[in-house]
This record gives sequence, C-alpha cells and structure tokens, in this order.
Amino acid sequence: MFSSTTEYALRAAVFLAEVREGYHPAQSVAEATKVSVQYMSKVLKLLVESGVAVSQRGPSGGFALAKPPTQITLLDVVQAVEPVERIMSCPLNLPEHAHELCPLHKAMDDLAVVAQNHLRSKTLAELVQQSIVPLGISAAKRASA
Amino acid sequence: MFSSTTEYALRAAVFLAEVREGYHPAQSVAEATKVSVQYMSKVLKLLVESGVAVSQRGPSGGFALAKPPTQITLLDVVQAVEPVERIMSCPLNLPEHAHELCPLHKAMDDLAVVAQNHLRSKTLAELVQQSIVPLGISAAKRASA
DNA sequence: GTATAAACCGATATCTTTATCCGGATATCC
DNA sequence: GGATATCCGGATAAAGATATCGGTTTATAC
Repeated sequence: MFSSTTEYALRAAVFLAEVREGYHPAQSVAEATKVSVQYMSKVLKLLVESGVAVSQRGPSGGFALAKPPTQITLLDVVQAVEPVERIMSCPLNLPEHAHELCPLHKAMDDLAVVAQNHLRSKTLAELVQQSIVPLGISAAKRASA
Repeated sequence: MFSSTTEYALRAAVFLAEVREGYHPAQSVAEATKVSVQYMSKVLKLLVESGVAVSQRGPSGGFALAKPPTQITLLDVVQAVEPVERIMSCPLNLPEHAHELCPLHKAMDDLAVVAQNHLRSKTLAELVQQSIVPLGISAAKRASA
C-alpha cells in the first residue's frame, strides 16, 4: 500500500510533531524512526522541498515542521514523497474514453479520492501521543538521558 | 497508488468479464489491454494461481474467469497480484506498541481497511460496458473482424 | 576567525519490479 | 499420431526504488 519511503516520511513527520520546538538533526530523526541517517536525510529533504518541513544548517541546526502539527495532514506528508495520483484520463487512450473514464478507471480514481480524503482528515497533531514517550525513544535511551 | 502490474491485472480481468464465454489466449488479452504478451502472460498466471482465472492449454485454449463476473470483486484481483496488507503490529517494534498500534500505524491500517472495502464493493460485472465495445478493441480492429 | 556541527549534493551499490527471450510441455484438431 | 496452438518456466535484461559513501557548503558557537 505504502512504499517504505512514504512510511519513513510519516514516521519523521510524527516525530517532529512530537518533539516540537527547535531544530532536530537528521541524526536524531533517524534514530527515533529506526532508519539510516543517510536515507532519512534524503526523505527529510523531500519534506523540505514540499514545504512540510524546514531545515537549518550548522550547529544546533536540523529539521522542524514548517507549520504547527494541527495544520499538517497526513496527505501533505504523503504527497511530498509519493503522490496519490488522480486518474484524469484513460491510460489506454481509447477514443471511446476520451472524455469520460471507463468504469474501471472511474473505480480506481474513486479509490484515489477516498484515500486522499482519508489522509486529509488526519493531522499530525492527532497522532501525537501526549502521555506516551516520543516515537522511537526507547526506555534504555530515556534512562540514560 | 497502484503498481503497473495491478493495473494490468485489472484490465485483463475486465476484458475477460466483457468477452465472457470460452477461452481467450494471452495474445488476445494482451492486445486488448495494450500490454506485451510476455508480461501479460505472467500477470495472467498470477490470476490463475490465485483462483481468479483458469487456463487451458493447446489450440482453442487460453484464459477465462474462474467464476461469473458477478462473483469476482476488484479486491480479488488486486489481492492476486499485489495484496493490500493490513498492519498487524508496529513496524518499529516498540515495546510501547506491542499490543496496540501507535496512532500513526492505526491511521495507516484504517486506510488499508477503507481501501479493501472499497475494492470489495465493486464486482467485475459492474464494470462491464454492455453497450460499448470491449476494452481495447479499437474501431479499426472491429471493422476488420 | 577558526573549529565544528550540521544540511546538501553527486556518485555508486544493491535490491525489486518490470519487461523480454526462448525452449519445453501439453492439449487440440485433423 | 503428427502438426499446431497455446500455456508454462527459467534465464536474462532494463529500469526504478532503496540504500550507502564521501566530499562540499553553510551556519553557529566560542
């Protein structure tokens, strides 16, 4: 259903929503989400390019959400890395289906709409576990902090 | 959203629902769906292995649906080639989420359920365009028949 | 202004998906 | 029972997604 890149992007976004204030280096995001720093850096870059996150270079730099978690939906994150695309014209290019999707592609497009609506209805804020520990910060690590 | 393999499988299933009686060689399915015979053969094999279609070797052989189109849903076809998987446990393996999905993966699993239900609600029969020409059989080809 | 922490960027490696090729097995038709 | 149409299966190729590596730039802190 979702590619691993999308899964990583969602984990990262939720993490940034949980930790909140300040910049968090890719290193921290990577550890919390259990993804390699190298790959997580690429994913974070996608989030920055799409306006979901912002980045800051240099010491005490890192990544942060571009807007409050209440204003970022799961769809924003998904579209940043692997857009759920609507089907606008028949991929078969049949003359019969030039101006109206055939029933099959209509059904597939319907699902795209349903999926988009579902993802749009959830904000990052709703996924933050206030009372629980931040995503991926394990008991051992917390103890040492 | 869907891989090309899934798209091909759906096209093939709709085609078989449209042409109805008898076996149809991979060649015919491939032409109608605008996919190479070689690749379509592999996709059709997946449909056979999952019980959506049946195959028959030799002259006047080919492929046909295993059940009437009213009894085959889009979900049957999709699950045959690229299952929409439920998320049963937290991929992060966090102790906190051992027996309950974290909100993120709960949301993702919810979408999987919504998608499955959507696909299950449409049968191949509902996608058949009775009054129109079969999928992919163009005007030129019809004229020559 | 120097040292350092961090994002950035391009090159490469690995794995998966998609696609093609070709010989073999099997059923049908005459 | 032989010729033929078709599915079947394995090997290979090409493309894309995933992942890693190393160097470069930029900002911060002191």
